[in-house]
Amino acid sequence: MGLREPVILPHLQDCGSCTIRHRAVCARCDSDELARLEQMKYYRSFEAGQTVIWSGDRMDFVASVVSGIATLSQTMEDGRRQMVGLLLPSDFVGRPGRSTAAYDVTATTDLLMCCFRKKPFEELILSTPHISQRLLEMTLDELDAAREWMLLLGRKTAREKIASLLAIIARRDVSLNPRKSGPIVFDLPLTREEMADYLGLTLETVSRQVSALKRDGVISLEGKRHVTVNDFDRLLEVAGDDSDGGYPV
Amino acid sequence: MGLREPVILPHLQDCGSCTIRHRAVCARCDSDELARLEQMKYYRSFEAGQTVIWSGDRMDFVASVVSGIATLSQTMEDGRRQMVGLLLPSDFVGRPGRSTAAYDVTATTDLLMCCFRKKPFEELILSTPHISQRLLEMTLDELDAAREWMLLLGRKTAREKIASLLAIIARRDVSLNPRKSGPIVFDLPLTREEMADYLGLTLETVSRQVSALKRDGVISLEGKRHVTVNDFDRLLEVAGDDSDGGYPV
DNA sequence: CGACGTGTTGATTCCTGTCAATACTCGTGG
DNA sequence: CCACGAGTATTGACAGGAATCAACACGTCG
Repeated sequence: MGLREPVILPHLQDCGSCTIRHRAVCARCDSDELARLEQMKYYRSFEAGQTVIWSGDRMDFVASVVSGIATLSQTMEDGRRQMVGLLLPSDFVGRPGRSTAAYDVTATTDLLMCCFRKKPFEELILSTPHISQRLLEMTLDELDAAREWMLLLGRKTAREKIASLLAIIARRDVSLNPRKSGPIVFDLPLTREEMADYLGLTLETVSRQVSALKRDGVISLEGKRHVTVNDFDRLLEVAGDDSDGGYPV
Repeated sequence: MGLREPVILPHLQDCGSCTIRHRAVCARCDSDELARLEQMKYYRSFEAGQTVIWSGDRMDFVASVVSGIATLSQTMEDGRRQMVGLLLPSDFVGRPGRSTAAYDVTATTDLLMCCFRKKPFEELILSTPHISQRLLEMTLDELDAAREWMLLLGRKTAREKIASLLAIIARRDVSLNPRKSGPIVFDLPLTREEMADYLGLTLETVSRQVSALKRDGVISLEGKRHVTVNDFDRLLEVAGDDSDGGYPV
């Protein structure tokens, strides 16, 4: 695990051709606003496993995830860790008006982030409602997700937790690669330990419950990470969720 | 528990003399903006125990809590319930751009809310950065609180959960009635069951752990609700929090 | 090959949930 | 005035689910 320095890249691409252009914090910006964002942006890339920033560290940028997956987590003094957010492409990191990181941010996969220097970004959003409105919308979505996760952490059994996580990943996968139908297949982006940190479990319990879901035919496994969901409704049922596939927008 | 209709009140007071004027969503508004808010506002009051709105119901207003305490909670089909937010005076309820309630909202104490008709409010925030900026700030605070709660729900023991809740209530109490020093004294605004719903526990476990904290001298009790915290640092230690009273702003 | 990271499985412990009995407080009504 | 019931809270006995401790399997990389 050679902890190389993160790579800082100059202008990789212009905003117009950016893959997250229509979903990120800049989604509503017009070309003039984009031009101003271009002036304060730079790219950083991290390898899987690298720490982007530690909780409490000075943080003089905010950023969007361009590609890859990162996690937000909190750690108690004795080492207990709880993941409090999963950052997917287009998700936003950092808080305007705050100078230090509130959470540990870790690259789970190789990660590319589009960073904005904080000071100019803060000034820009004061004069650019398109950005603050989009940021508000994204923050409200995150708050909803956090609250749904609170229900999972506080009230669901280990089996339900695992099923819920698989359902969330499966859903995201379907929305990215619209499926012709048939079983949903994907690779788990998280290790058993990361799943445990996310779900408020131990890695042993995660492993056991994944095996149990496989044994019960809810999922199939090839290798440790490649998952096939044969019956999505069955999975939702096991997750304890409303089975009416609909979820709030 | 006579479930009377909530009382809808005409203009109770003008914004200028409102007790939450400087902390609520309207905190940054100038007199012109306040005047526009006045036109779309009305007050509603609820008795302790009343439901403000059920998850899924149509919700054609957003609101600020003026006085009293309300809770946000989610319920699974089999009845398991998790509280996902506590609404104190100046806190905001509802989401611009969403037509139905995402959570059950319940008045824990007698409650007074300052409601804004949603449609005009949505239009107003598009043209009033002062409001959307303040709303963003408040939403980010809520997100931080939700994430702190995720750590509690996922990783803390029952004893730590109780101590954490008491610490939060004690802190709020101190900030409202700055203490001359000496022990912190307050009344619990929640029943044991509500505490359990908040903490992801059963009411029996809550009762047992409260008794244990009392037995161990961390707190004293008079009656069921009146709590004395003799040593706040000790309480924080039991809560598993950093003992350096500082918490992020 | 051997070390290391990752994952699985088993044995056991123990914390919390579940079920149940009992107090206490507060209205209501005979 | 007291009986009664409802709501709230405490406590005990017991069961069960997840954590803990431990051994082992698998794949990769030097």
